[in-house]
Amino acid sequence: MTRVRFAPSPTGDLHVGGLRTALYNYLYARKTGGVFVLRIEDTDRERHVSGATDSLIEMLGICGLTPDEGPGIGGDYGPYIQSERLDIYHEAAQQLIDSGNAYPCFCSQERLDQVRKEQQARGETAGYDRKCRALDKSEALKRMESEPYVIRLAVPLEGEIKHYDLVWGEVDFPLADVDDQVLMKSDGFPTYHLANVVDDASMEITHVIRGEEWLISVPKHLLLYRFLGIKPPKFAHLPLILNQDRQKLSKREGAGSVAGWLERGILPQALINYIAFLGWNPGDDREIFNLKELTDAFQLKRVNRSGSVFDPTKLGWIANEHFKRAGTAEIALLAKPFLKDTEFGALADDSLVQLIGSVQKSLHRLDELPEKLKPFSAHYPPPDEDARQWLASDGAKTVIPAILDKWKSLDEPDADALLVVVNEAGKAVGVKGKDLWMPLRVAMTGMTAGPELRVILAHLGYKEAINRLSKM
RNA sequence: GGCCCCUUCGUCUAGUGGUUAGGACUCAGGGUUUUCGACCCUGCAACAGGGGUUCAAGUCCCCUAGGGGUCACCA
Repeated sequence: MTRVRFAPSPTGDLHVGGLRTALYNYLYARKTGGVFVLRIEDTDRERHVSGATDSLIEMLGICGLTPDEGPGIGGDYGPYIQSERLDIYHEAAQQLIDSGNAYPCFCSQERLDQVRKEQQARGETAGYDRKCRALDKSEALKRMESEPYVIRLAVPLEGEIKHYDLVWGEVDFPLADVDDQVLMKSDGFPTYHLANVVDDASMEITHVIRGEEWLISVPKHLLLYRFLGIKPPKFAHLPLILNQDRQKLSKREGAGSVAGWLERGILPQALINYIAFLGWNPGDDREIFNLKELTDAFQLKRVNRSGSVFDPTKLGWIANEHFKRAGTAEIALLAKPFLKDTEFGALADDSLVQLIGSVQKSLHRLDELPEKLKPFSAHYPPPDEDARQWLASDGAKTVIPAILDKWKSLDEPDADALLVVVNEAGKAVGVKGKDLWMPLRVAMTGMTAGPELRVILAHLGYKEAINRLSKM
């Protein structure tokens, strides 16, 4: 049984990189018939943002990546929030001290800073100078009762750690380069490294799928597994998602915020689809996938090693493809919040569906709707430059009266009937194509672009159509 | 700077020794259309550079360059 986990820290909103990590974990779990666990890594009390956990869970849910186990969900391996598991980490830390693989360190922050500064001045790799590692053990144990301390990993001074990564292949790390990592902070909370290893072990995680920024800490983690006498899981590190400047995409950047995209009305399945392709591809030419299809196609071995730039334009294209495939009624439902403060907010459902149907195939985001629906406005807008030119043309001056004349002769016609006589009017005055239809479009909407006239006329109604044409 | 990693069109990528280096987005041109989308067609555009190995290299090796990650009592 494969068990994977997504282990974010609740320091803010879910970002795009995190969502992709969650997605690959989810896909791998579903693909292998395994379990997808959510674990909250809230060991940093300073950066903790209240409410972040709930919003993380909500975002995952919206995107369809609902965990099988996790906080508020349940499971046999809980609790799934690290701050509720402190005892377990202390026990592990004690075990490491007992076996001589970890030691207390009493160095002050000031001394650490000083050491680091000197090392950097000398051009050396910055790292702890292991002063407290030389302390007599019984003396150190005694000092722990009265002094503040951290617990550090006693990294072997030589040798190397061999690592086979599911994505990166063979990567080996000389132990001489590995720092005596802090495992327990002076506030009694574990650092990521300890908590992560202990939890992955106790939650029986079989595959750790996480961002490339963790690759460099693999030797520390592997050492921890060894010292704790636990068989390590398999690791797969994912290439970074980059911004346009090719730097690690951060959540502070607009494009990096999952909530930001959702708020702008990108369909969650579209975001998921796009993000799946950042660092992975199915090996054929298909590009539009839903979650189920991604699950079927996903393979860890097709994940890349190089970082990929997040391209909002391509996301837009994928989003549009999803809108074209979605049901109009479904889109109309999702559109309501985006139309709430517009004149379209009060529209009856079937009318709204009709309107949205006319712009659906050009939609990228729901927040484009107020603009795209403008041609349907009950208020005739001031015509723009192009529109005025059409109205002022000689063609318009003959075409519009001719159409008006025909329209007036009709008795409560529907949109199709109105359209039929437009053609007749055109024939009568010898005008067709764009010269015939554009003056009419401008007269109806004040704009030179928009959805098809049939829907616009249907929405306006006979009276208003006549009214607008008369004013030209 | 040390260590680790990466490098095919502007972007996402296919490619596992023999290809006219393929696809997608973007962009440009054309077609279609009752305008704009959408749709269809065409086009522009890449193996970072240099050495090897080989009959043959985008594919293997080395070097250089560029880029990134990491060097916290943050994750």
